[in-house]
Amino acid sequence: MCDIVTIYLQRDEHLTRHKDFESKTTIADVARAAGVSPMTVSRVLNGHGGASAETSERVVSAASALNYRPNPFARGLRSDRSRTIGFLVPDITNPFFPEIIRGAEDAANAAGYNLLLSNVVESSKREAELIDAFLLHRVDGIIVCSARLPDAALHKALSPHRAAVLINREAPKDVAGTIMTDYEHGASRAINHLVARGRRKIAIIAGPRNSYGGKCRLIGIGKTLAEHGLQAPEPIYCDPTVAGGRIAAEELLAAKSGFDALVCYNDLNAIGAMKACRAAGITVPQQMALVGFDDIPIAELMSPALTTLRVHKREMGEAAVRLLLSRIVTKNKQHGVVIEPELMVRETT
Amino acid sequence: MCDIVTIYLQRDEHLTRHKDFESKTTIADVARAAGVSPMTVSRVLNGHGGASAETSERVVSAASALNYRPNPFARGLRSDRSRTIGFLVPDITNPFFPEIIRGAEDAANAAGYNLLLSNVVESSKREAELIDAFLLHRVDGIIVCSARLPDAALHKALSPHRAAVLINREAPKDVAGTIMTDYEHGASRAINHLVARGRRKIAIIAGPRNSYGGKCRLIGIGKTLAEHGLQAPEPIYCDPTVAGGRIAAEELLAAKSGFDALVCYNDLNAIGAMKACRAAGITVPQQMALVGFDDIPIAELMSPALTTLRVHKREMGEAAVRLLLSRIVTKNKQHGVVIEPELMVRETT
DNA sequence: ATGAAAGCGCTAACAC
DNA sequence: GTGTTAGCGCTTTCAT
Repeated sequence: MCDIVTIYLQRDEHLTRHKDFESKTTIADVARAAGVSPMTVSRVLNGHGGASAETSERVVSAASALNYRPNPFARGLRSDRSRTIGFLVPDITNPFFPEIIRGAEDAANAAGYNLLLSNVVESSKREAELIDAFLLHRVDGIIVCSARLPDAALHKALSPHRAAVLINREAPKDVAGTIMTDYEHGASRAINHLVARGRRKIAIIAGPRNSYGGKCRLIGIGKTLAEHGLQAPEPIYCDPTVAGGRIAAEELLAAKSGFDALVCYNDLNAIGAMKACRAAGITVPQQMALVGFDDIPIAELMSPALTTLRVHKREMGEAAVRLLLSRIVTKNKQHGVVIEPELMVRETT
Repeated sequence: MCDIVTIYLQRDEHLTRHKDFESKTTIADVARAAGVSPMTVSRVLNGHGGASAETSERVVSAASALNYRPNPFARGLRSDRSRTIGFLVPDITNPFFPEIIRGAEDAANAAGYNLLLSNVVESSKREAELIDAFLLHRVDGIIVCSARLPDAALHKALSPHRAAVLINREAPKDVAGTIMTDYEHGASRAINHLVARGRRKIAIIAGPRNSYGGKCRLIGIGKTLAEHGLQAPEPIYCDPTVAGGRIAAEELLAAKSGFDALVCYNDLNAIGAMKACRAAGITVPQQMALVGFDDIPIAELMSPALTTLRVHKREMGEAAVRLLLSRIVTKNKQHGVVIEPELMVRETT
């Protein structure tokens, strides 16, 4: 008895487990069931028109009855299109990026595309390698977020792809579309805000030296400081992390140049700076005002809550995908979009 | 003159941009260049042996000279293997998950596999849909992180896949491999720690009702409280977010049952609870001790820094991929791994 | 409006 | 050790 039961269960499990793989229904099966040719099935299911309403009806119901799923390999082999977008971010554990990814994911799924995600993590050399690796997966296009590669190398890496969009990095129209945060303007607002709050000696933690967005921030800071008749300080560069910000702030503090405000490359840096201030017994915001960039979720949760320039992350992800898809279709005609960051005044200023 | 220059530039740009796509080098090209048959090229490049050292040499150098990249569609069409793993997480913007993903990504890349990522976001119904959607991409196996689906539905959704691994959710060996955090033991440690610190009235924020890990925590809490002769309080359920934790804590506080410690489902909940305490004028840790779970990066950055049970996220991601790959090869023989969380005592207790 | 034939690039199975 | 044949499932092209 017991044996029989066991055997029965195993059988059943086998049939269930491999159902969709064993009996892979192909387009031919659907065609047979609908009494038409495979070609007609293909046309109907791809919405390529040229089929009577009645035939379409039969095909569609046959396909769903058989639980037909077109084989993406066969489709890709013929059409050389994967319906996949390569998405490159520096580091998924930096909370700035998941929001962008979510936006991109939504837009991609809505258009029937998938995202293939990669993390750069280490060097800018790795960036080129990964852009290249997407080629191997025959992605239809790529989106690169916060590229750190020098222009020439970046353009070269991008060139074999059918379409490309950069987030927070500019490029010629024929190389890539661009979704830019207006960092220059944002930085300008940060400075205006600090000056309005009575701060006059403003120091800068500038993030990575090779960040394009970092350069934009610096330009905005310099211009606006000049407008107020204030002198731009020497920026200090560091990793875009909490640890990087802390080290940079400690260095700045040790130099005893006596500043009363600190503009940071991003929120992670600002949080590191906040730690450094606390360790040095400097009160925020009384003795030191702090402004970050990005508005990652932690910014609001810190105490004191961090004043920062909110970058519209989800919107950028969505815009990037939409732009890429349009560039895939229209041969890279569309160029780009600039999105304004929004000053979130909180407790550190 | 100007026209000629323009034309030249356009030409050049065209050639560069589409180089790898226009002149797709196939296995036949490599074969011709190496003076062998396509089959030999295939064998050499896939390391299937049976080729003289000298021939292999010629093939390899021809392939790299021509910058040959095997077409994954053709390969997949023949072999019905995609070298892709489906990875499902509830929400990539929850900082608990990116670390796991990073671990999984590393292990997958090391084995020549790619990760196809999906977010559940909404409902547990969507969870089933997405597990199903992976089928369409012909993933070789799937990893599901923190599944919320009821057992029967989960097993059904998993069954058509060739291999599956669950993270923080148990399942029969033949349904899926499992990588578990020992939440029960971890919760036990949290209670012991609080009791050792002199806390006697411990409240619980229990996270989502349908979380498997949540149930484990509750069991550990109940047992350990009983060991100390203390009574287990009624848990309060909520979303696993900052907002959810805050609302739950406010409710608890409003009930005025007079507790002096709060064990939270995760760090996000604990941070919400911390906000609620601050708003109510309750000092942490003096009047209220707080323990979270996960040890997400913010936990350490909060002030007071959060005492929490560190879950070894990256290791779990790596282990999940390794287990999945072994199950793909060995027909689901391997079962699972349990990983102990680590109590990080910080400032909230 | 529908179908037939051909072939995308690769590899499993079978020669030699 | 190496080559030949065939065909994976789909869609493009051309015919009806």
